[in-house]
Amino acid sequence: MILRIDFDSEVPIYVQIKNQVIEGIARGEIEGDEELPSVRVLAEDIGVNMHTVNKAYTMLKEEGYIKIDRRKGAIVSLNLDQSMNRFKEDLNENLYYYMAQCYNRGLSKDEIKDYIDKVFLDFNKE
Amino acid sequence: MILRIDFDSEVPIYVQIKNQVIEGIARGEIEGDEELPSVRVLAEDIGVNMHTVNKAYTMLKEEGYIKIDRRKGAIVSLNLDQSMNRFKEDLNENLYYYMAQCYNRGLSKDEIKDYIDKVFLDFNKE
Amino acid sequence: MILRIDFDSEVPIYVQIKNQVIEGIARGEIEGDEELPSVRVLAEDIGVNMHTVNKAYTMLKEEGYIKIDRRKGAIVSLNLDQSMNRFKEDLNENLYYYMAQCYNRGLSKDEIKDYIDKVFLDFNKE
Amino acid sequence: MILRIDFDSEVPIYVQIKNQVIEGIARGEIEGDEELPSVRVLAEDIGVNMHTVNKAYTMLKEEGYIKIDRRKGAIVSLNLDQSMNRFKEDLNENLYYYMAQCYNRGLSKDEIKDYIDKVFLDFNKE
DNA sequence: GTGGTCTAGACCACG
DNA sequence: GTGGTCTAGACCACA
Repeated sequence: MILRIDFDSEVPIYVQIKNQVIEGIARGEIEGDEELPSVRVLAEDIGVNMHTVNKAYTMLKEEGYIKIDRRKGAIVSLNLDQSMNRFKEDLNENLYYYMAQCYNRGLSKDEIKDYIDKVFLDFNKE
Repeated sequence: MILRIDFDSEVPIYVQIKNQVIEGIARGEIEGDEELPSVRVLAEDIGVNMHTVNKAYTMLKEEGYIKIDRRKGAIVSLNLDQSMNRFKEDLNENLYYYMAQCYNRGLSKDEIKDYIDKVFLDFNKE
Repeated sequence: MILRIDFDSEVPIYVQIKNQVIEGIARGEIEGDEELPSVRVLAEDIGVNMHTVNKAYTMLKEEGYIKIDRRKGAIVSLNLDQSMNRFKEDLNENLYYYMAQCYNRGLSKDEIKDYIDKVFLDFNKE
Repeated sequence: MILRIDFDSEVPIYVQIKNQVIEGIARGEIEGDEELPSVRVLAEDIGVNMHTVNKAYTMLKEEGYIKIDRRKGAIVSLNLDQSMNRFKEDLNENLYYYMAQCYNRGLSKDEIKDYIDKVFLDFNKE
């Protein structure tokens, strides 16, 4: 799996890393029990500091996507129930805001639903 | 229309103001050609710094939601075509990320679509 | 309130800071809605790096002891219900271990209970 | 006696081993003069490195729980007086911190004492 | 080898 | 003024 970091983005680098790992898991590019590269290796690969990668991994751990194993490093291991409530609150708030913008701009429900269908094909393909 | 600011939130106050105005427009609580309260009045109302409200208004103008008139203050005036491309990029990126999370957490397309239907009822009611 | 840091301790400095703030709150030395010193000021005071204090504050926030306000910095604000389960698990595990040691060393239940009574006097005194 | 190692825990493995042996002694599952499994065998059993078990045994020896005999291996042999002062300091410090948390969270002295009673039943049963 | 901690110093966003 | 992010480089504990 290849991470593409936009250094000019307003989105913090560690958030970009975290989000792309989550997207990679959804697409099946990263599987359960798979080991992520070590913080140092990944940092080297994408040309950022070790601490930046470390922060991304720490957040992935807190959100229940990975476990940190002293022997093997970071391992994908989904334990998402614990953070389900926080996620739903965040999702509702953000979806509401984006839907409001869509409505104001004349994008219809159906266009959005079509997009969602398209995205889910990306996730179900294997 | 009432703005509810969460001072404990990680979302910057000016973003909260901006977003709630956009949501208010979608719900029909704020209509076209309606004047928004002056920067000074709104700042006083919600207990924040004048500059903070000013920043929110400036962004609303940049996104094409309002016009700033030296005599009348801020007037709702939708001119959203100019920012359509930027919006779509942002929407696609964020929806993709949220859908990835939904997929990982076992939320189905249909649940999301139901939520979208529910939200749009909020917007079409007038 | 004065923090005493033991730089030779195996306990990380940020943990020492976090724990002493929690103890200060229990003793009533730090009250609700009270502002903690800024990360830079406290770091200067106790002679550590800003980031170390920042990490302590971030953990206090995550455990529900303080809120971070963009305007005022860190404010004591108890919201401990959310982390109650995690706390109880941790407490049970650790108490069990310490009680096992007490039993092995011949310390009686009553001695421990007396110590607990003594400690709680420290907390109820105001 | 069965050791349960949590490889996902933040508690180092050798500490988990050490603590569980101490708890096993308190519960009477391991008795005085009993031989512990050899470093090699135990390491094999729980699937960890030999050095890790060795470190746990060394600490148990330092705390006065076992003796290392070149012929027989590790033998339970309590000699806890030497480490009593260190233990009491550690106990006081940690109990104080945990009691502070209990007080902040509204857990009463009596609830804690009840828990202690319950735990001691585990130890006195033989 | 791994991650965890700490330092020193920089820049930026927010209010 | 505040905290948030990032870098560079160091040392340590763990396995």
